[in-house]
Amino acid sequence: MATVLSVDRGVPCPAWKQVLSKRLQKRTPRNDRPSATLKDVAQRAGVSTATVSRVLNAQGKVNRETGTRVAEAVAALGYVPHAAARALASRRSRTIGAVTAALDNPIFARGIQALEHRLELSGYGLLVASSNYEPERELKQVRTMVERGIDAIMLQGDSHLPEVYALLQRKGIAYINTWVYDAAATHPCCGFNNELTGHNLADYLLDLGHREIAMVAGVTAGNDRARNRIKGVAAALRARGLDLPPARVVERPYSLSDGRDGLRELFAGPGPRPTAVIGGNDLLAIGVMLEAQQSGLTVPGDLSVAGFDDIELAANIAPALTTIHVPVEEICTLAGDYLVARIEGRPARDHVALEARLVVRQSTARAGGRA
Amino acid sequence: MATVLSVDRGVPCPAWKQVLSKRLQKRTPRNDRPSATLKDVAQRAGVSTATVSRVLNAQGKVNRETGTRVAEAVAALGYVPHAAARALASRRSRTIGAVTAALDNPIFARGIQALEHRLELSGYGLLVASSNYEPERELKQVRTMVERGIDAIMLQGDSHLPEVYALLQRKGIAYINTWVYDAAATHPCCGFNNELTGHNLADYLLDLGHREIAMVAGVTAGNDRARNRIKGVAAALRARGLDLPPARVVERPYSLSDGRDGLRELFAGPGPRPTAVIGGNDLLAIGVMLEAQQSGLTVPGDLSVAGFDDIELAANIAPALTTIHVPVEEICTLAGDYLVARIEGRPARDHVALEARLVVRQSTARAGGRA
DNA sequence: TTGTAAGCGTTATCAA
DNA sequence: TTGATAACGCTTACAA
Repeated sequence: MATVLSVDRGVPCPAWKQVLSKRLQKRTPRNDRPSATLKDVAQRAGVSTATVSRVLNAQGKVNRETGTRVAEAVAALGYVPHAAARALASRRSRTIGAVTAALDNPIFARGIQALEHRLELSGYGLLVASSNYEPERELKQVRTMVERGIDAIMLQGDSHLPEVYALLQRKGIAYINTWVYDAAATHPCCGFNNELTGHNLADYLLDLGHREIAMVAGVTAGNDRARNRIKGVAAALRARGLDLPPARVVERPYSLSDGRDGLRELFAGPGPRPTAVIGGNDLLAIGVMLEAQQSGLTVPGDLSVAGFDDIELAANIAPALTTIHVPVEEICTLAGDYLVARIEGRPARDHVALEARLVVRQSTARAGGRA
Repeated sequence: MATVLSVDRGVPCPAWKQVLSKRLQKRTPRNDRPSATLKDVAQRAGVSTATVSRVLNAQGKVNRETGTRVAEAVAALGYVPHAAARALASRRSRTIGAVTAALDNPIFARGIQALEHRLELSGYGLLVASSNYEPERELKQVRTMVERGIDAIMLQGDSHLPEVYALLQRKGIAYINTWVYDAAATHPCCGFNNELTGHNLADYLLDLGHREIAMVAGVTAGNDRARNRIKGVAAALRARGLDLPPARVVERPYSLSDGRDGLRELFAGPGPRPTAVIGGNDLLAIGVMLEAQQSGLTVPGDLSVAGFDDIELAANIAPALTTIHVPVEEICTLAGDYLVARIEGRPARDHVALEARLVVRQSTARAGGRA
């Protein structure tokens, strides 16, 4: 085993420990050498543990010279604070949770990464879990995180099981819903209005003259964002006297092959073929585009395609995808700001609106025209 | 503030707490109602805390009836164990760390997700951080995680700062290097042989008659996988009497636009244009492909392109990308198995080899032929 | 500015 | 099968 190590202690074993042979014997099996504790540091620096703690937590109120001595002892012993002990005593774990629907969607991964960077700055760790859009699973994960003592948590969307909100509130744990914005929401949120965004995208296609518009949407069960995007698109059509019949909306999980599959199903449906298809996110939209192209259609000549998110691929694929640019990094960084502020007792705005604007590229064109 | 809550306790305040007014006053500011503790549960069930602990940890050795009474008390109080206290007493946090180079590369995100699922099964939480391929940053993150009391950690690659290994070993924390396999490695690992894989991919192109082979590789600084893939490609060329001159290897971070950019630089280089380009991963390869296509070349007619990883896009884009299929989910799940086994004192193989095989698709063709 | 000591909520040893 | 009770390593009044 590569982790077997020598038991060189570097410092003499404190006398008070030498008599406690029993205690030493029951030490954790794989951890031969007990790590230095605050007490060891205090002893070596010739001060009390309280003083060491003060130095370590930069509470001021310490003599510069004392501080130096403590710092030296810390370095000499290779002292590493014990987070669990610290959490127990301070009732604060310096850990924040994030439950995301999926990690393998690059847009979410970028968000988590942004959050992690934000938290790193303030010295917080990030505990993650992915719920796969299953509310029950999300609840279980939130529960586990609460048990783990997270100080705050970032959630996606706002349709969580009531138990999630109840638990968080009962425990006094700060939380924030991301990817959604609703000025009237009862819960803190940071994001944009998905319905409005869907509306805008549909309006743009309508303005291009499209009348046969269809969607390969995300699976709406347990996913308010997917639901609201559809709602917005439907509203835009309705405002122009058009309809978005069920056969024009197929739901699929979020992946390229689901997008391809979705287009096939749309094309197999009744009535005239759609001239424009909106993907519930960029992955679906690009899947739609690839399927169309590979079955001999041109985009946007024969079919206009648009998505949501603006992942890197959207701008790079040919034709470049018209989509809604979602500022994930901002959303998650601001969510981090909010949570840290709440934990540290500072005031924070609990409804933050960001803009998700339309980015017109080459995958959409006037209806009827071939490009 | 949405988190203000009622202070209904559900159970009468135990007598021993009523005198401790001071203590109650200094409770955490945002957490009005102190959560039920083991002691509360014990009191309510009319047993000792030790017994409750035994029931909760399913250690057997408890009367069925006692167990039921405890379970009832737990439910009635909505008791949630306090992880920090548990960790302090048991010297085990039930949390595992993972530091990944980047989360926004879907292949890594899939790995983290697989690891998380594996750990969820065994009741472990996952703490993540992304190092952006910076060794110093990785060290800092490992340190932070160690302070947070992780029981084990998953790393990527095997070229870590010596301090990383030293710290982990000193603390007796189990770790494993993933994405790499070397039977002779001094550290536990789970993955495949990156050099061999590069060699195989180059061999395949050579067999197709390509002689002008170039690479848009990952940035090799702090990235042993990138280095070894290049090494393998160079070795394969050398074995056929060919050379891989510096001008034929450009290094780029891992993204689509870096791939595009890399191809431009290769084409600007001296000597004959390459007829085949290997991307350091699929993102780079697809970037190369998109750039080639958008500048009027056909793939694979004018240029063969191949990558590493086999992300979902590789199979779906046109032409579908020839690549090395990397079994990330398996790698990370097995890494999880290993870490959990080590933590729980069970034996585990600490060098696990997986196969990363070539998947031939449509982006590669014989040299000289137009498809 | 520093020290003393009482917790924090568990686990685990030992005795009953 | 259970109960007392001593850790676990740190923070934080309060006192000096």
